[in-house]
Amino acid sequence: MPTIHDVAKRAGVAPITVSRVINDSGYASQETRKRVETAIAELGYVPNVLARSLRSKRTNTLALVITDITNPFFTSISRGVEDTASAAGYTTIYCNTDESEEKEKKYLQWFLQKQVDGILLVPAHSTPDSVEFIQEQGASVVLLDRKVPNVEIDAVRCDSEAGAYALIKLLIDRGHRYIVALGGPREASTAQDRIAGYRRAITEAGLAENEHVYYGPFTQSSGYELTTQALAHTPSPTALFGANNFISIGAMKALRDSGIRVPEEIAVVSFDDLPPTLVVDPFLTVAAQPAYQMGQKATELLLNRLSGEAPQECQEIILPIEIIVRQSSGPVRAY
Amino acid sequence: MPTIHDVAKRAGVAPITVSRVINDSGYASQETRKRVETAIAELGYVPNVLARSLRSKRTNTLALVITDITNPFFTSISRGVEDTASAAGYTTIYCNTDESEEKEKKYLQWFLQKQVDGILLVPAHSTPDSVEFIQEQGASVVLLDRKVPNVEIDAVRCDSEAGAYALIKLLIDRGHRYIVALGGPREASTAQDRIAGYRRAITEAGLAENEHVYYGPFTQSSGYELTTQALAHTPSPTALFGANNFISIGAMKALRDSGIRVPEEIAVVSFDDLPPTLVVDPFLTVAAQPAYQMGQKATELLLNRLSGEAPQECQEIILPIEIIVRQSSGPVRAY
DNA sequence: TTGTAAGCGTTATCAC
DNA sequence: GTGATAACGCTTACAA
Repeated sequence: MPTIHDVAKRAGVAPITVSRVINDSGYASQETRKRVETAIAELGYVPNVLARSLRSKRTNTLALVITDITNPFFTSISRGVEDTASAAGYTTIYCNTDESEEKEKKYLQWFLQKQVDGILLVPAHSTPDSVEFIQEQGASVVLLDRKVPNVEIDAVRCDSEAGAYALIKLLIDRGHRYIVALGGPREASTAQDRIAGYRRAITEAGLAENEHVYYGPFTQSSGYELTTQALAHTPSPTALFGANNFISIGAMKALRDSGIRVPEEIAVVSFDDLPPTLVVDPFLTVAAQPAYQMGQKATELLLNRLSGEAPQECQEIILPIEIIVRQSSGPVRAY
Repeated sequence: MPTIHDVAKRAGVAPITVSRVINDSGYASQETRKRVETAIAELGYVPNVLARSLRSKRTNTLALVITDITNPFFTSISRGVEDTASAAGYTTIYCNTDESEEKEKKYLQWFLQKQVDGILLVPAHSTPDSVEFIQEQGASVVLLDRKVPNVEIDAVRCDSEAGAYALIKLLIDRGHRYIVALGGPREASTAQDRIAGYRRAITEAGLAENEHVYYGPFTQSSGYELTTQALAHTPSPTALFGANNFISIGAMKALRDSGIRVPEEIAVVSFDDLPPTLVVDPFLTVAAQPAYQMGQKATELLLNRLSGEAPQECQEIILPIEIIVRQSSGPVRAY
C-alpha cells in the first residue's frame, strides 16, 4: 500500500503538499496539483483515514444507538440517519440495545473509544446517566425519540403525550367508556408519556375510575399477553390502546385467537404506523410519527453542532404526529 | 485525556508494559499488573483505539453493505450480523446501496479507507468488479444473499432457483397453466435465479409457451405496475409469482384496487416471508429464507476467516428455504 | 505557494 | 519479566 510519502516522492513534492491537494486545504498551484493527482492515480494511493483521524481528532463517523432495528419505526429512523450522514461524508456505526441499559453502556463505551464525532441516542431508560457519560467524554449527542430528565441536550422527538391523548379522545368521542391501555416498559419516556396522554383524556372525560393500564416490553408477545389479561377482566374493555406498533399487532393476534372481531366487538388504536411498503390493507387507526424525518433532522442537528453552525443553546425539535383514522377504531356508537 | 504514558509514569513502568497488561499479551508479574491496573483506574484511562489500529492494522470493525435496510429481509440479516459481530467484540458499519453500483463503489471505498477488517457484501450487480476491488485492497469479503460469477469467494445464500421452482411447481400442481412472473432487476443474481427456477418448472410442465416474465426493481411500486400490465394482457394469468416481498405486496395492492379476489380469482405466491412480528394474519404462500441466520452464518464465516481458523479454500454455505403454504395459493382446481 | 519538523497514542521488534 | 526505540501514516504549527 502506497503512503503519502510515496506519492510525494513520485510527484517531487513534500508530503504536506499532497495532504493539501487531497484535502483541498491551503494553496497549491495548478501545476503542482496536477502532478500530485497523477502520482495518486498512478500509484493507486488511498489515504489512511486512521492516521488522519489520529492526528486531526475527527473520524467522520456517527454512532446510532437504537433499541431494535427490527422495529420498522427504528428502521425508518436509521434510514433517515444513514442517508443524511452519508450525504455529508459521514459513515454510520450502529447497534441494538434491546432496551438494556447495560448493553447501551457497553456500546457507548465502544463508540466513544472509536472516537466517533457524534452520537444519536435512543436512551433505553429515563435517566441522565448515559447522556452524562457521553458528555463527560466530550462527544456531541442528540437524543432521539425519547426524553431524559435534568439534562441540557439537543433532541428530536414527537409529542407522545399529545398523540396518545388524541387517540383516546377519538375513542371517547365515539362513545367508548372503558378503554384499556397496553403500555410499554415503565423505563422508556415514550411509554410514560403515552400513558400520561391516555390518563389525561380519560380523566378529562370523567372516566378516571375506568382507568386501566398494563405495562410490559414493546414487543408483540407482550401485546398478546396483556390483551389476554385485559379480556379476562370484568368489565371487559370496549377499546384497546396499544402503546406501540408491536404491542398492537400482538393485541390483534390475541383478539383474532379469541374470536373477537375488530372493530365490531372491540375497537383498537395504536401508536406508530407501519410503512405502506409492508401492508396491503392498512387497518389500524394510529398516531403516526415521521420516523424517517426524525432520523434526518436529528442527524442534521448533530452535524450542525459538529461544524459549530448551530446556535449555542440546546435545541428541541418536536415533529408533528399524524392521526390516521382507519377501520380499527370503528364508528360512533353508544356503549 | 490521559494516555498510556501517563499511566506508565504513575505506575512506574514503561508504556509497553501498560500495553501488555491491557491486552493480556506477553508476561507481566502479578505485582506490576496490579500497579498498572490501579493507575488506570485512578486516571480513568481509556485506550485510544485509533492509535492502536494504526499500529496493529486491525480495527475490530466489520462493514455491512446491503441494498436497503427498509426491507425486512435485510433488516433481519443486519440484526443477525450485528448480534454476532458485537458478541465477538466487533462493531458494525453499515450502508444502503439502493441497488446502485455507483453507491456501492463509493461506500466500499470509504469502508476500505476506514480499514475495516472485513466486509459483508450484498452485491448490487452480478459482476466481479466490487469483489475484486475489495480483494485487491487485501480485505476479507463474504458474499451475502447474491452470487457473483468467476470469483473464488466465501458466500452465504439460499438457493433461489430451487425456491422459485418449488413455488411454481406448487401452482402447476394446483392446476395453473398460465403463471406470470413479476421479476426483480435483471442485474441481481437472485432475480436471475428466481426467473430461472420459474422457467424450469414451467418448461418441465410443458408450458414453455405460456412463459411470461416481467422485470423491474425490487419495489412495491414496481410490483403494482407490473401486475397492472399483466392483468391487461390476454389471456389473463391465473397466478402471479412475486420475486420478492415488496413486489408481492405491490401486486396484492394492484389486485385489490382492480377488485380481483385472491385466491378465488387469481393465486399469488412470493419469495420472502414477512417477519411474524409485523403481520397479524399471514396470507401469502411464500418461499421463506432464514434471513437472521444468513447474517449470523456469514458473520461467523468472516470472523473465522479473519482469525485464520477457516480452512484455506472458499466456503459456500447454502441455507435451506422453507415453502410456507398459506391461503394466497388457493386450492387445487382445474383452469 | 511550498517545505521542515514534530507529534498524535499506540504496539512490533529487539534487547536485556 | 521488562524496557528502549522506532514506526504506523498522517496533519498541525511554524518557517521560508
